[in-house]
Amino acid sequence: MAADPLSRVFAALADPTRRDMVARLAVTDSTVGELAEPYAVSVQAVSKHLRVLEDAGLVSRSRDAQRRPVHLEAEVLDLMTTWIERYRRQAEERYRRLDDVLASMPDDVAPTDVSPTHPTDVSPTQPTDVSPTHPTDATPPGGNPS
Amino acid sequence: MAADPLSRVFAALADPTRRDMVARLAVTDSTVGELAEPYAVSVQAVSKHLRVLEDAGLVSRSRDAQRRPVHLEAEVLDLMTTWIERYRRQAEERYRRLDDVLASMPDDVAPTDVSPTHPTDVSPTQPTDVSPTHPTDATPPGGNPS
DNA sequence: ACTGTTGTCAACCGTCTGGTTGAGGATGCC
DNA sequence: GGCATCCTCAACCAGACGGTTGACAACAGT
Repeated sequence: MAADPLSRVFAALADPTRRDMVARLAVTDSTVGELAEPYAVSVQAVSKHLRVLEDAGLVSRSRDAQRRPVHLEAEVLDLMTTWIERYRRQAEERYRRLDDVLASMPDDVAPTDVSPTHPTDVSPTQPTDVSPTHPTDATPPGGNPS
Repeated sequence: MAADPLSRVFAALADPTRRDMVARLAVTDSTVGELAEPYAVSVQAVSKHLRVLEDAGLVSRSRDAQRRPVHLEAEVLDLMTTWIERYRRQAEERYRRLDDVLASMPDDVAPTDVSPTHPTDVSPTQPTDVSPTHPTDATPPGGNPS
């Protein structure tokens, strides 16, 4: 199990069954048994998948007698969206600038990669989240998984 | 290696080193050696990571003599964003409706989960992407990885 | 109390993953 | 040509992962 929250969340959604369960939980809370029903795997396997989702903070489990209603903690998805959008925007701005440079110059000169002209405070030129001691990623806002 | 594109992309970003490389590539294209430099792992390990990113469609590698400039295919990130936003919005609408119901009723009646009152065409009540034969997820728009 | 339902834990298994070392090809410089 | 630089491939390894079966606890109905 990866230690940092972002890795946990991405890893949790790397499995199609888990992704499908998240999609269904977006529609309505469900018990473990209900979640397991459409899949050709055992309930134990589904319980295991839910453990992964819970440890990633993506779902929470409550009790209703012997049933375990599962609830999607949708705001945890923001963790990923924030990360993705941050770097996607950055890259696309750069590519747009490269397109502009290409459009404004003769055909026989090829420019090199257009880097930012001044370092920004989001520049990840130093590794930011591969520190082996403690990752600097934000904790999931959904609360403490287990 | 997972077969479907979404699983590949999520899995690719589940590793902090790979995530960091993507973040750095958002700023500027880099060679394998440049990407490897800040990490306490071998160049071979980094090359392997890049293979994963390439197979997920997130990066492309070109040739410049013996160097291998690596380019981020940022639009592939949209694959994940699209998926995430779809279900996050759905869930949050549901929770908002539940909050409204709670606000409009006496304190001694607890409602059950608020499901959509009519099925929508995005309802994932049937498994959509765990079909063992062929996943229905979209192919990465960044082109064919390898 | 007995039986059925629901779900988790433990152990096991085959496969995958993130790292390693060793080898070697492509390219550039002297 | 010899040497340096850059990078990939292959094989190996320990640990992780997605599945299984068996066992069992909590709960509900008769």
